[in-house]
Amino acid sequence: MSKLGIKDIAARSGVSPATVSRTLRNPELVNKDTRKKVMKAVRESGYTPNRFGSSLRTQQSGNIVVMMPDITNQVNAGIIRAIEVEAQKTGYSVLLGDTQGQEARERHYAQMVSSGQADGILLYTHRLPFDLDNLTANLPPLVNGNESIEVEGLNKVMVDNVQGAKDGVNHLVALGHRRIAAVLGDNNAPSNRERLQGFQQALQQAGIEPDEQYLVQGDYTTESGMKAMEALLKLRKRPTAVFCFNDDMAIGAMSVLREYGYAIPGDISIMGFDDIRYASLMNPPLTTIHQPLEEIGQASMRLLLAQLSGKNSAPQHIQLPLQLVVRQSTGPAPESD
Amino acid sequence: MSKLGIKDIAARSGVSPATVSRTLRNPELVNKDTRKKVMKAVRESGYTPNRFGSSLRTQQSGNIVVMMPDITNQVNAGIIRAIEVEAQKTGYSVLLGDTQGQEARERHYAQMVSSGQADGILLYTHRLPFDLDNLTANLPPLVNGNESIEVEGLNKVMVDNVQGAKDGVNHLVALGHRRIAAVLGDNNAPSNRERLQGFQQALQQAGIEPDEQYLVQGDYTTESGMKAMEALLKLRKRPTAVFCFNDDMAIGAMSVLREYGYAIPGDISIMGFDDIRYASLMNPPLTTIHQPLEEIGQASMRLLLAQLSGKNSAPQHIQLPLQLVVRQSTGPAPESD
DNA sequence: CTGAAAGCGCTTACAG
DNA sequence: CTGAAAGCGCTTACAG
Repeated sequence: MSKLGIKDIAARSGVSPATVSRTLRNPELVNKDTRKKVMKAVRESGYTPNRFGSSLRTQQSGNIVVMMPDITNQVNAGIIRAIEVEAQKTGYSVLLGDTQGQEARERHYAQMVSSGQADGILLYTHRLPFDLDNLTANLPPLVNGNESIEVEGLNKVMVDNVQGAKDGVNHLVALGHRRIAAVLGDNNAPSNRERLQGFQQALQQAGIEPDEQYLVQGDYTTESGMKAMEALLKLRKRPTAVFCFNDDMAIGAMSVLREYGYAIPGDISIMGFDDIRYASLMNPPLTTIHQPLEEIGQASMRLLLAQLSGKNSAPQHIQLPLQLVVRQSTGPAPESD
Repeated sequence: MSKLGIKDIAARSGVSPATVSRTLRNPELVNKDTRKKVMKAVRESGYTPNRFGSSLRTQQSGNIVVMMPDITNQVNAGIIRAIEVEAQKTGYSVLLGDTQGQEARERHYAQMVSSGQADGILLYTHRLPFDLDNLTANLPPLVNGNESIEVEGLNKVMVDNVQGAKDGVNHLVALGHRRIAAVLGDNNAPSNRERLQGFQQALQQAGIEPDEQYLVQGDYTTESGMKAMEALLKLRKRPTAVFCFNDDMAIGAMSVLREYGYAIPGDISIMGFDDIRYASLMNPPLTTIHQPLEEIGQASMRLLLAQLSGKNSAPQHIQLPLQLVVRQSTGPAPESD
């Protein structure tokens, strides 16, 4: 049998193609008996409307594209899974845009909207994938998530990184730590700057003098966490606590401490950020800041859906709370020195 | 400006739409000068061909759909990332089909091919998402990866689970272990059955009597690994080594051992399967069987591409090797008993 | 409530 | 090498 078309269903049920189309898309416009006849033919034949035809006509693809720097990252994976659930509920499909931090890839995926392959973009990278020219005027339907881009008029779903970092520091301070180091994430990431800001504010509020040597640059990878920890161990006055700006770096740092025979938290407390799935399974379980991945994905998708359905309200900015999760990788500051 | 179409470019460059189309798709059919004129107009105007038009005409979407039970799983995430890289090279885009093990979702994503939304399927679930009727006759372009489905004529990309499990057991036997337990994965997963098969074969070859109490059912989740480990600890004759059929369960098992104060590998050796990104960062680093995720993704996509380009050869079955990675979670069997 | 007709934006077989 | 024309499969404004 050749591919079934709307005309075949029309013939089978003795109505016009127009009526078949209406039955499928706007059943309330069709007489109940007619509807039944058509639905019967559809069911019996196993007809599925061809997407190309309807897309060409309606100029809607029913797809959205999710742009993320790395899908194998647990945070991103958790978010995209929530997006997919929400998308499916409303009949949308999700195109995967793993950008690997490459601008060419970002542009490639952004193109999908102009070519009609996607109706909107969920953007979790830290820059817009368009030429900046007269862009702000006619942005495609887009929601910026996690990494806040400094452009007017963007819909955003963010997380309170400043407060999250403060909560982390306050926890360490309450445990008696004064020599608190930070392992920073990717320098280009707004999330990193926000976490640093919260970190510094909390230290100041605790009356702790900022100390440059306790700020080590990382890039959110486990490897960078390992390197940073090694650098910190070489310091004459070692920190008693290390706040890594994500869990991957914290896990890297912990593996270095284990290798050198330091006790966690006996000698050094370690704190992460994200609460990835493996954080609670570390040895010791990692104290960290929990990210509401499901809520981020869900809120992003809903905001995009609102735009796609033409609600042209002012850009929204949703900010979700983070939560400190205390486990065993942090403890009282050692009394020694 | 309204949306740019092929007619606009035709007008701008003084040729027919047909020639614009040829220039973009089959430039070798077009005179060099004409080509230049057209490309200039395309460049200056920023024209991107509308996908709906070409798709309707060619009956190709340029998308493929990847069906996986859980995208947040490190193994799946690694595979889909490799798929995406390979797809992009050839101009294909990847639709995400996170099935969550639900048959309704599997069918939904399978539908994409009949509706034209996708040209082919990469299937990493353990069953076909179609009615079995007269199906085998006209299967859509499809590659079955990782979880081998028992249906004639499927293209497959698999991993040698039997040999992988054997290598694992042999390593433990070489360390002097005789009481070797297994924590099994999802009962429905062919991968689990294959690993069990290799496990049992290797025990037999080592002359070790099979012991039912050392076979504990899990389901590939960390939680199931924890439960299984607790059950094993209650045994009168505890095993000296536990082979978990994936890393997640091994990580769960390790966290239970830590909680109860057992030394790894001093008291009990733990072995995983997969070599996820965090395996080497565990405390102690996990001995496991490495999966070539990139190769799996790449081979799958290439096989699908071959089908899509009409090479109608006999179904191929690619089997990739696994590799034992010895780290510190396994050691000599304790001499005590 | 239903049908006939136009048209969405391309591509390609055909003719020249 | 190029153009005119048909047509891919739908949807919807219009008319009845």
